[in-house]
Amino acid sequence: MARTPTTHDPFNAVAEPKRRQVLAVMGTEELSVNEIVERLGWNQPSVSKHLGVLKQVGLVSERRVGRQRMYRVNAERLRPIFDWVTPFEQFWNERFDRLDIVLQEMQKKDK
Amino acid sequence: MARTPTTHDPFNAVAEPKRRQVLAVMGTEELSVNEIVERLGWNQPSVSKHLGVLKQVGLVSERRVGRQRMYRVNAERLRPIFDWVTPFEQFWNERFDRLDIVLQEMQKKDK
DNA sequence: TTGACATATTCCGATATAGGAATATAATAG
DNA sequence: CTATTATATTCCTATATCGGAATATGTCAA
Repeated sequence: MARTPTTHDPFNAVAEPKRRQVLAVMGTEELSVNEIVERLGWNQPSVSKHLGVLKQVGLVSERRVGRQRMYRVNAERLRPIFDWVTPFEQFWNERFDRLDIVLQEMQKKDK
Repeated sequence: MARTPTTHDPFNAVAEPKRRQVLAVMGTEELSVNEIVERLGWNQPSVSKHLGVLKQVGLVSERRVGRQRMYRVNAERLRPIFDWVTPFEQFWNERFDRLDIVLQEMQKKDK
């Protein structure tokens, strides 16, 4: 068996750094392929291929307008990643919680 | 060129569902390989290999105790994922913000 | 030292990339 | 209908997988 395909889910699609770049450069706007190509400075087939993967996992939506294809980020598909990673936040915030307690104790002693 | 290696960064390491399972089953505890094997019900080499990838990207730390190797989740390495995905949260919360406004308007009209 | 236990590593095969280059498809203008 | 513009697809190759099976390494106990 091989690696989980990039088109299998958002986790795999977004593992590729260039695909994260594509989403970043798109922001909240609806853009044509050429606009994305210009912003990234990559060649057109490369952009189209990455958009194809993102579309397959639902991370972008596509709308045809004349000979253009307008793409837009569908951020909700990132929610599984957000939901999965968020609980871990407490682990690196824990020390700050403890630091808060320490600081509170120090204040009490100062009084 | 090929796909970004799984050991390249946390994004790629965690794209594999089984690796997320490993982290989930480890929780906050320090566990030996066999304890993880028992919790997951997988064969030992498979677990060791996944732990190897997680260790290479720093997502788990390893400590040798006799013939055992104790592993612990290093959640801070997930922070790049958290930091990357968090800004997108506003996109799926936006509608709720608007919904709040709509609901506020409805309440005003009710008065 | 020998066996038993804990864990890692190697070898295998099927599969899926990502990028570059070339080309195909589709739609519009003239 | 032809040229042009916008975008997608195909073909290619080098490279990593993942899982299973077998085996190697390392450590303790008697």
